[in-house]
Amino acid sequence: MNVLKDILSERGIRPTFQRLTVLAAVSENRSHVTIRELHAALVKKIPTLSKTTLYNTLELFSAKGLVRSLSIDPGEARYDGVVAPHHHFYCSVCGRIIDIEISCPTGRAGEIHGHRIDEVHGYFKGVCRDCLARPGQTSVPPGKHIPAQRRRISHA
Amino acid sequence: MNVLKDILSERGIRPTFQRLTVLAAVSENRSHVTIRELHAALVKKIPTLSKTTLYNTLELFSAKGLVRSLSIDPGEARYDGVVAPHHHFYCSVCGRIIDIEISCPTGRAGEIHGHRIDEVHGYFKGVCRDCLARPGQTSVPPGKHIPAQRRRISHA
DNA sequence: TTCATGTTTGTAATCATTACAAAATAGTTT
DNA sequence: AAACTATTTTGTAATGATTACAAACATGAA
Repeated sequence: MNVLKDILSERGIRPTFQRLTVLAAVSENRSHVTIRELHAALVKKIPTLSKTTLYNTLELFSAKGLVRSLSIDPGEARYDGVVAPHHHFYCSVCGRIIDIEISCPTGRAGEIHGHRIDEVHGYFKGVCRDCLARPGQTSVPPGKHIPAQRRRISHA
Repeated sequence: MNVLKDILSERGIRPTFQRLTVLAAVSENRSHVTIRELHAALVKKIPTLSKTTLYNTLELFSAKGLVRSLSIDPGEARYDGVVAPHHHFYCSVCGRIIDIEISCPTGRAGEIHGHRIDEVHGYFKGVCRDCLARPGQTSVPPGKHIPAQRRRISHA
């Protein structure tokens, strides 16, 4: 894709193979990936890919406005290739993150009470429609978030 | 304060000295404290206080709706004793967190697109009024957040 | 080619958070 | 009060995301 290459060049980012691969993965994928997931997926294409490169690349992309870094999942950052303003819903049962299209007039002003606004983050947490409908999950207590990293088996 | 004791008892939380102290610190303090800060402040009153107790206590309080856990500062959770709905502004220069009073009609509905909403988090990031006015800080680039934990000297 | 600069990689630290079990505390019953 | 039980607190040891750092690598200019 020369389109991706142009996107990087326009922002003064040298379009290396790694960066193009990361940009392709983040923007084609609609799933708010973590570094961990991204690394697991991309080592297939770039066997030597290091996590440090992913951290560096995504921080660079974030600074240049190509991706958005989400801190909705406590303990692990997630990256969104869609930079157009929208909010997110985090399901505390299945851990899924769902895009919420909302017109939030506040952030668009660019400033509030004299403070310059660079980023607007709107996070909703709760139980998603599917998990509510699933039998046996009817009484999930609020505030019980189970991030992916804590959902594993203990190695005691 | 018997008021604090009643608050805990009403929610079925046994009002121990540790819990009362934590609740007092979080609710009287308007500063969105971290576990680290809280521990540093409270060991003066309870020399044996452990961080595990703070984690347990604040998770319990959060589950019972006595405090709100904020993930606006990447890398470190912050706790807000004010549970009434409001948003937050994070200054990427000084690291300060400022309350933003905003009427956000979306979250109050309790559900959106069939998803049950338990928590609403509105975070703005940028440069606060004071840091904008401070001379020598006029050209802070967007997206350069410096969390407290990374602001220390390296021990290499 | 040589040089300088930017990029990638691997390894080692840092540090918030969690897991876990022992010690301490409080409430209850005898 | 002692004995017992359930809850709470504490200290220590994992876990795991993120950062620091320097060596290896690639790239483009002179």
